[in-house]
Amino acid sequence: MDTKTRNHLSARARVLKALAHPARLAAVDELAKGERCVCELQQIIGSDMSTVSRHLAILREAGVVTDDKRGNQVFYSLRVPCILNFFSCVESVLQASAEQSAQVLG
Amino acid sequence: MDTKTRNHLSARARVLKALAHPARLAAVDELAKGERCVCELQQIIGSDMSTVSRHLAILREAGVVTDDKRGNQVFYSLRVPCILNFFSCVESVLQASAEQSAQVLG
DNA sequence: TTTGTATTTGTCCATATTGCCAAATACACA
DNA sequence: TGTGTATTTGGCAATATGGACAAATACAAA
Repeated sequence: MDTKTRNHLSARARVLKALAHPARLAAVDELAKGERCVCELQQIIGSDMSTVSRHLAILREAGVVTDDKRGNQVFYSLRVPCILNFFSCVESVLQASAEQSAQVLG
Repeated sequence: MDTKTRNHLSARARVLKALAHPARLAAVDELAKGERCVCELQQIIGSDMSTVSRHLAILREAGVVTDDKRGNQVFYSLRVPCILNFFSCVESVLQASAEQSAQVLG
């Protein structure tokens, strides 16, 4: 594997890693409905405000969301719309797993 | 957020987490071309055989790949084909990031 | 059965992630 | 300027992850 390929895989992995957390997925789901401030996202996620802020920073650094400071609030929004249909395949994986489990059990 | 939603997010996160590693992405890329034994994947990934085996176990447990033991070899293959086009959005994230960096720099 | 090859598992260590509290910062408004 | 609200950052402890080596396991072939 050459260096270019390696770097590309690392870049892809970074994006996936940023998404690979329940709290961050919850944030993305909510942001799919539109721009939200940190306090709104905190209510949904339910963790400490500082924890939510850190999760959002991870999504921002990965390029998944952008932030916009207005007044004393910071509004986050999805930067890449396709992130949404993007999950349909993850669902397929889950569904295939469920079917297999059902087979094993049944 | 109710328990059902929470569980669903965790399940999605598990799949993404399984994919969120350069070595495992390399394996998925290679498996996109067809079934491969562990030793073939090891040559591409370049880590210790035991490390590769562990990565494959993670993908298997997440439902991304299946394994088939034939003779004294184990052949892995993609279980859910859509995993592939699935990455086009990750690419969009990367491209958007690159454009933004270019703007900042330029 | 013995030998060799392919793969997995046990163990250990280094590093990364997560989450909380407390403190710092940013900003609006009085 | 001082006060209150929103958000981020510093620091710490608990837990998870990643990778290597060695040992165990599975199987084929001699």
